[in-house]
Amino acid sequence: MASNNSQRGSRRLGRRFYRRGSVDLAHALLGRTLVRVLDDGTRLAGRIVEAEAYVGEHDKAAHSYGRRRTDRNASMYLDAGHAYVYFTYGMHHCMNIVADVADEPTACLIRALEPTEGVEVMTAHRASKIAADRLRVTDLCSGPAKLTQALAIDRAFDGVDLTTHERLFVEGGASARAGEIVAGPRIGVGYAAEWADEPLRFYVRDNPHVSRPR
DNA sequence: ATGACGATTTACT
DNA sequence: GTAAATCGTCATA
Repeated sequence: MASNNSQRGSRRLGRRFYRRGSVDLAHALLGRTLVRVLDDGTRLAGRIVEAEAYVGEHDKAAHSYGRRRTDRNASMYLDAGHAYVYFTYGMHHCMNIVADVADEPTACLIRALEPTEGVEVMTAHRASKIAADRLRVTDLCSGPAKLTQALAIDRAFDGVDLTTHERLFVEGGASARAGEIVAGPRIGVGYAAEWADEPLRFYVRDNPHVSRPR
């Protein structure tokens, strides 16, 4: 099935969009479209339906807790609108979008997308790990490491500027209505003591593509 | 040099 | 529900 071009009128989001705190940015990202252009020009894209905010040096769940700065997380200190892509569990990549201003290490983890373009290619990328006949559309991008696999995003994209990069960026379009955004505790940060319960995970209510529905 | 640990996903009981 | 997969990164020495 051919991908449609219904988003063709949308414009890439610029620096001004990203220049805000990570909580605000996480809200604002819901409903926007993450776009990955492959080397052959194929567009893979999905509507962001789930994101988490990591609020910086005081956040025990953040890689930048206590202003920790290493080769791995250096991208968190870049200006707003850059990508922070890291490798974890020996096999998975996760993508963040840096918020705020340079040297303020806050970011939003992109946790789920509703696929909109290039579903067949995403399926092929994902089917290398799962039997193709078991794959449903809701299995393609319903998790932070699933979506990077589906969109072929790895550490080669760590530190790229989403406001200028030709192969990875976010397009505008309608953001999610405030009334349909649900807040809850972040996933997989049980080690973060009191920060584990902060409602910094945001997702679109009843959307079947979020990592943990209902 | 070494050891412990993941901002996860998948398969299996 | 539990556990395995799998290895770069980081803290400690």
